[in-house]
Amino acid sequence: MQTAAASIVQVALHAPSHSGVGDLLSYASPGPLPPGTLVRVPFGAREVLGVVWDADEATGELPEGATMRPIAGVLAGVAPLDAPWRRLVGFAARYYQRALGEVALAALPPQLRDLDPEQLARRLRRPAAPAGGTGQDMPAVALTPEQESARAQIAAEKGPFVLFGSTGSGKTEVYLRCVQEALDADPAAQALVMVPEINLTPQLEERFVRRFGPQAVVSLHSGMTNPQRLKSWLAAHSGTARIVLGTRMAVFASLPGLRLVVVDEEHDPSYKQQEGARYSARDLAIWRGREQGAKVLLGSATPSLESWHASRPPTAEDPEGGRYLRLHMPSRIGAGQLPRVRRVDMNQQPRRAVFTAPLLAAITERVQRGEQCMVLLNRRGYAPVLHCADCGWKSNCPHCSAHQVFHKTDRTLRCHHCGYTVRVPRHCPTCGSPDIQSMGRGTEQLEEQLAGLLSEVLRPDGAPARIARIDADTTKAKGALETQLAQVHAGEVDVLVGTQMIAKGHDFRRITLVAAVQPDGALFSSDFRSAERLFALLMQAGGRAGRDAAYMAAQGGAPCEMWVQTYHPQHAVFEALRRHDYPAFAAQQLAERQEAGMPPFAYQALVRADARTQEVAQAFLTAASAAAREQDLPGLAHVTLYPPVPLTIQRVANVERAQMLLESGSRAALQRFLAAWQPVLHAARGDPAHRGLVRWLVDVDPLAI
DNA sequence: AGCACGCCGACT
DNA sequence: GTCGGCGTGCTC
Repeated sequence: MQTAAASIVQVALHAPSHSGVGDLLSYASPGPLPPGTLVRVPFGAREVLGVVWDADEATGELPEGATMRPIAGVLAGVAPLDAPWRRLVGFAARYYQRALGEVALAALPPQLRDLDPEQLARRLRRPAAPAGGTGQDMPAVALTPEQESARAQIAAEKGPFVLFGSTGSGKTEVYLRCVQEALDADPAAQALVMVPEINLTPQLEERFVRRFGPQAVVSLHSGMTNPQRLKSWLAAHSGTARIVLGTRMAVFASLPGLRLVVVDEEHDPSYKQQEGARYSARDLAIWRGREQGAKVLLGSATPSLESWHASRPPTAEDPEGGRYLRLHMPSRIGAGQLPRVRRVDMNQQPRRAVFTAPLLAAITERVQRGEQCMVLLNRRGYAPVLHCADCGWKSNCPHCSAHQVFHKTDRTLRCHHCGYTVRVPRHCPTCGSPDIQSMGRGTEQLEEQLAGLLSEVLRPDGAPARIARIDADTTKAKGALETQLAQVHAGEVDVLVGTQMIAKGHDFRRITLVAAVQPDGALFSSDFRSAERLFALLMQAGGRAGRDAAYMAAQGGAPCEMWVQTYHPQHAVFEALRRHDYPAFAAQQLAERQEAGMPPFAYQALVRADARTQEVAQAFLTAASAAAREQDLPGLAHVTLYPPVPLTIQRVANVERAQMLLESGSRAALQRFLAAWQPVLHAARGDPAHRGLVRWLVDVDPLAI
């Protein structure tokens, strides 16, 4: 028997904005339900998870013909999501131009969607770990004067803070101390600490657990199983967990007691989600902190130019300064010196040299002394392309406008964009010539060449030099990265070859030489942020060297080195790198950006269209911008719409891709325009002229254009 | 997004 | 004759 509906509730559920369904749907409920309540509701033929939303945001009446159905049930035992969480989700959906329900449901642990109320109740009945219990409470180490000064300012000021600390300056200890103080101040307080990559969570977790005990700390990242994620999420939501460690997704964790957010390596591009709602976890952290009254601490040795600019100190011409407070920690702890930077001018070297003679000599010497070296090349595989010496055939991917990469280890040609894989041909597929050659080099080839070049080189113990490679290919298997890292730590490896994966965060104590063999590619790429990224990567990589001052001293104090092989040794990036002078580099880059009217002095959005043909993709974008001009949409006067262009990799998996850049000096104007434009884009999609359009998407504050 | 309904090729 | 391909269309 149906009871008469006593209440109507507005529910957010997972339906993307282009599905024609409004942001909130109305359901009948036997009684009123507070906003934030998790409910199961019938939706078409199925039953889905939804979140009761604030009624004042209701989109209005039901469209005629639609009948209101009753909710199927309430997820009892899970407290309603609080208002700050709902505001965060609402803001993210609006700002990044996505449906509210899509963002809300993506922010919840997946298992919450799959479990029915009984299963969930059973899960909740499992006794939760006792609250608080700061476990073994490792005594906090004494702070250096720099760390102490940072700590004191964070305690005294409102923030947000940019903790500008060189690699090895002890930023993590400052994080630990700030978390400690936040938690001590209030028994319900919680802290969120984010890192860019899953790989970096275990070592961070270990440190936090040692300090705060295992009950206080949970992790939240996509590498966890669904049950683990649910458990961590519930612990954070209920307040049992005082500290949440995680990757960008953790910014959406329900943290009712949030008092502090730490974003470590805040410049890292991984904080920007690259699919679905393309949010920046760093930017959302700032927003969330302000809304929820939590302090926000952004840490980096090479802050993003956005954060650097936002934290500029007041000057005579600029008495306001930035909105953030910048804190400096320039010294490396333990007096470990920053590496000396050696540039090898490739113009003076024999052509085609991969390892130039001076670099090879330096590596040899280090290995003979029992030290470790790290060689960086941002390209997986053996060679980026094969080609036929007779007819000019190249290993193009049949589905993408990209080359298939030669992987020698398993004798395959693999497209890194669509995954299409074939066996390496013995003869040219076009002319039959056996004379197939590889062009360029990847990490596999470096590993092989080094093995040859160092075959006569012996370690102090008389054993031959050992070379290892770490990249996405060698670490695919679960636990493979940990195993490989352990081998490096144990000193079983003398030279480590790898992609940028090895440059990030890992503490290799005995590495005394880091080499970037071919970094020039990033210098002249069309992306205006490439110099910034290269600088950050090289600084970070250089920071791997010589972290263990005691060990270094025992070795007789040979200075650590960072080697760069380049055809442009005078380039500003390398000049600044040589002096370890991030502020100078940032000042020069910011001057260029301001001159050119680029971020952080302007705000951008990209609209991308994917279609069967490039013409359709571009026509869709052209039509949408024409419609925007015709209708003179709000904000348009302050927004520049650039013409559509093909993406750098124009075709992927047989889909043609085009994009259009939008730029404005006013973030608000850009936002207003995008919001008004959304329905126009929807409408343009239905136009028969755009048959063949696969999808379109908006990327607000894109990282690469 | 799911999931239904709906109309055309190679198999028990 | 059916199983199944994925093209449109709907979901309070």
